[in-house]
Amino acid sequence: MSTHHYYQLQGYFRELIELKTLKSGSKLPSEREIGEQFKLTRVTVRQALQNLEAEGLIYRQNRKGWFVTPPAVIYNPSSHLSFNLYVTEQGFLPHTEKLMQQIEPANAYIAQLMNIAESAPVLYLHRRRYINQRPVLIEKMYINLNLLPGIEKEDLTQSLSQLLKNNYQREYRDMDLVFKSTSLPSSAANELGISAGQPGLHIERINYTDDKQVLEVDYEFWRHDAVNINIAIRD
Amino acid sequence: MSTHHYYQLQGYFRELIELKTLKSGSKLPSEREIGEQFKLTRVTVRQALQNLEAEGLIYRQNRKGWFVTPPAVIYNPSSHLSFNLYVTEQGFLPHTEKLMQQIEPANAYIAQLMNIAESAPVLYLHRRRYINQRPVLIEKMYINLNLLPGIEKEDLTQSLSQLLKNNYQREYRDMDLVFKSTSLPSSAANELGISAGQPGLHIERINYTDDKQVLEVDYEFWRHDAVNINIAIRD
DNA sequence: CAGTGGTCTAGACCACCAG
DNA sequence: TGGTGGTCTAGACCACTGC
Repeated sequence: MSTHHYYQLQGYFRELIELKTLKSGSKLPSEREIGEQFKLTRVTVRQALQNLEAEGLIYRQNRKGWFVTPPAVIYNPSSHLSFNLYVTEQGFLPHTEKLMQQIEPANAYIAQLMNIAESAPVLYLHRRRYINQRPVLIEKMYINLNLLPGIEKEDLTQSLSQLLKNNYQREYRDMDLVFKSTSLPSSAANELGISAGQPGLHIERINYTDDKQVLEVDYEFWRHDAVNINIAIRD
Repeated sequence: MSTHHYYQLQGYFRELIELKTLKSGSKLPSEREIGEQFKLTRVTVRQALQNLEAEGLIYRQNRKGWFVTPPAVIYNPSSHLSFNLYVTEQGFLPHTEKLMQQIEPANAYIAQLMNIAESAPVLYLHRRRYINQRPVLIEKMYINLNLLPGIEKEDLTQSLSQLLKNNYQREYRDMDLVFKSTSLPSSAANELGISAGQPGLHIERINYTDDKQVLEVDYEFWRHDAVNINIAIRD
C-alpha cells in the first residue's frame, strides 16, 4: 500500500506543504509537469492530487490549476457572531455577493416552521460568501417577513444579524442545526467552482427569536476545506 | 456538462436508488458489467461510482463490490445519549469492538486539559463501532484515571456513559466539540475498510464533569455517509 | 479457481484561461 | 494561441474474495 506511486506523490507534496516550501495559496506545477518529473501518467498524478484535495491540503480552480489550501476559518454557531465578524476576527477578509433575492410563496416545510399560511410570502435570499477572495460558501435562506417587514428593501449583502439588531431590535438566539458531510448539490458546486463529486459540508440552520418564533431558515453549502465547526455544549 | 457519460451514469443509479429498485445494502453490478452495458471504460464507470460515493449514495467494500448505502444515523451530542442508545432508538443494531486498551503516560495536551502531570497515567481506549454489522466509526479516547479509578478493569466494549453512571455516579455534562470534514487518517480508514482519499467526518470531543473537570478526550472518525449531526443551541 | 476492485500505462480530444 | 485541467479510450497486471 505505502509503495503505490500515487501514495508516494501525496507524501511528497504533503511534506512540501507542511514545511511551507509550498506556501498557502501558491500554485502547484501542472499535472503534465509533475507526471514528467516522476515518470507517471496523468491518471496517477490526478489520483494523488484528488486525495490531497479530499484531505483539504490543496484545491483546484477550474482549468487554472491546483493551489495550496489556505487555513480554515473556525465557525462557532453558538457564539452568535456574524460571518463578517468571525472571519475578520480570525485575520481573514470576508466578502458577500448577492446572487438572487425575491419574495416568493412559502413551501409547506417553511410555512409550517414559520407558522404562516402555505403560500404566504417569504423572502428568499441567495448569496455567495468569500474569504480572502476565495468563494467558500453558498447560502440560501428563507426569511420571515411577518417578523421583519420591509427587510427586502435593505442592502442584503450586509450582515443580517447587524441588520436585525439595528433596524428591528432583534437578535439571533436559539438555533437548530443539522450538519451533513456530503458532496454539494451541483448548482452550489458550480457557484463555488468546485468540480462535481468533491466533498462538501452542508449545514441547515433554523434561527429562532427570543420568543421562539422562526426568524429564518438557512441552508449553507461550504467548501469542506474552508471551515471547522466548534461548538460548546453547556446545559 | 450534463451530457458527460459519467454524469448520465450517476443519474441512472441515483434514480434506481431513489426508487428503491436498488435497495439499501444491495450490491451493484461489477464495474466491468456496467461498462459493458453502457459501452464505457472502467475509468469512466469508476468516476461515476466515486461521485456517488461522495454523495453518500453508495459505498464500497474492499475488492468485494459497490453497495447501496443504508440510512444514516442521527447523532445529537447535546442529548447525552450513548451510541448504543441512540442507534437502537433509531431502529439500528449497534455493536462495539475493542481494538486496544492500555494505560499510558499523558501527552502534554491531554495532561494540560486534565490538569494532571505530564506523564501521569491515563487510559487509552481504541474501539471500532458498527451499525447493522457495518463498521462506521473509529474511536480513540483518553480517560482520566484520577476521576475514574479502576475503570480499566471493566468491560470496555459497553457504553461508557452507562458505566460512569452505574459505577461512578458520574454523568456526561458539558462538552466542547470540533467537527472537520476531511479524509480520514489512513489508519482509521483502513480499520473502517475505506479506501484512501474518501471523505470522512472527524470529531474531537472533550467531556467535562459537572464540576468542570475533564473526564475524557475523544477522537471520533466517522464514515461520512453513516451519520448526520443534529444540535440544538439554547442559551 | 474465476471474478472483483485497485493501480497504472500511453495515448486522445475537448473546453476554457491567460497572454 | 499555447497551456491548463476535464473527460475518455483500450488496454494491462496485481491483491484479494468467495466458492
